[in-house]
Amino acid sequence: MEKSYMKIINYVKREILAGALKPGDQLLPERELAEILGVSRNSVREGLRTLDNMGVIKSFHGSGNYIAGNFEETLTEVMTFMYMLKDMDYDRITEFRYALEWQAMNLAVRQATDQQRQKMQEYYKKLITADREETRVKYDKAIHYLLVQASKNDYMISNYKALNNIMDRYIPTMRGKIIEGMKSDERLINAHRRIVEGFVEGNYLKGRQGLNLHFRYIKEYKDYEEVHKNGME
Amino acid sequence: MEKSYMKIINYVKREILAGALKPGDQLLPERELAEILGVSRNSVREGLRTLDNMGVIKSFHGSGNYIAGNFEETLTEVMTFMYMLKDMDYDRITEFRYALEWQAMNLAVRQATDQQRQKMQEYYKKLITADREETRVKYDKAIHYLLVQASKNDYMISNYKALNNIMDRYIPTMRGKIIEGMKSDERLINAHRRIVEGFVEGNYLKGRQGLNLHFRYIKEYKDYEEVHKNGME
DNA sequence: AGAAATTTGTTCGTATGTATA
DNA sequence: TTATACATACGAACAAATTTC
Repeated sequence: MEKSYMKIINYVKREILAGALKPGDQLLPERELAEILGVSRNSVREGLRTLDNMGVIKSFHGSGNYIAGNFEETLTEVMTFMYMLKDMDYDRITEFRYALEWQAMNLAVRQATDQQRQKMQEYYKKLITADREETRVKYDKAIHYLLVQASKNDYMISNYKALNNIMDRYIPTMRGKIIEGMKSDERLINAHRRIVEGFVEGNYLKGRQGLNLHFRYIKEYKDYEEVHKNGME
Repeated sequence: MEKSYMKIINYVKREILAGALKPGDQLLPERELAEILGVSRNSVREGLRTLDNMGVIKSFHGSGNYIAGNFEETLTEVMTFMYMLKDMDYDRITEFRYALEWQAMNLAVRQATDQQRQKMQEYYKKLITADREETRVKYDKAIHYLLVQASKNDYMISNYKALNNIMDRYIPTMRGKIIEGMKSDERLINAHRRIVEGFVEGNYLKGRQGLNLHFRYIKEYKDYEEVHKNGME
């Protein structure tokens, strides 16, 4: 027997697939849903709460429930629990990020708008002229994020955001440390230059080479740091 | 003001981070949680239902709520709604899959066990000797999935599974069509051969080349099909 | 094997805060 | 401002499944 609170979830799924519900649409009131589906309001609410936390709907006190579609937070939540429960770590996140950025580069060189290419160059200038760690981290993030955004693939974009969110929440100093440790390192600047130039010029080979160098350097640096730290203990 | 059902979610998150809750552990009874957190049992249940649907816990009628950690279903659910609500399509899924397989190849060549390499060769033999569409689809899937599994990155594995699930549920004939349309095409066989050999030999360049060919061919084939279909209308 | 206790599943009734016309 | 519609939240009760003794 289908659990009661699943009825509301399947109902919404059916309505969306049938085209009867689109983003922005308001759902029927909880009481009506309860009547239609033959379950209690509490069961309806349990189902709606799940949909809310999945990002499918947004509930507004006193107003109603509306079809939303912001899944980034949901992915962040899910992956956060994966991070906490499944021995995920910085290396796994970085591997995943590299996969997404690599493919984003392939797609971006063909799809990026002039505005995006221009912005990419701005970010790069600000990165290399920055005189504070915060600023460097900010524009480093901006460059990588813009790259992924230009892929125009919402699956990939949402997942990338989720990975970034986890890093910011649980290992916030890692990025800064690495960037600081390499600020005088010409190699990382060089890697970023290739990423940006590849993106701007539509040269995916150059861009991918930049990414390759970038992720290799931060891995080398992190491994060195870990050995160094272990050696101190 | 924090919504009531969020209290239980944050409570579980805290307990997990503190190490007090691990996979398999049983949560306190709903009534006790309600008392501890100062909310009603209904609110506790709304929060638990969300955690359940996120894959964090599993509820068993008459027994209790237990920390679980199966996030693949959740990711499938979330991405299914993305598929339905955000104009996602086969091409986006394929782009994402390629990203994951590409990185999986990089990691697998170093990490794959002998058993996995052996299995990979078995699957390949069965793929090229298969005489039914079903069988070909089955071993095609097995090869690609084994590759991703060998990455040992649960983020990537769970996401890959989710993408596969969506394809199976909503565009189940697509894979079969492509494979059938190319069964006599030596190029696809050749691509798979390189993927398998690269994986088995630990040669990531060869493996990546195989993936490149593979994804290029299925895109070419699909684009041709679409033009063909449009021409018929 | 069976009965009692425990726990989740589900429902109803009620009160309250919020948004909208 | 008032009235109405709606979500939020609580408490009590019983059903159903499981565990325990």
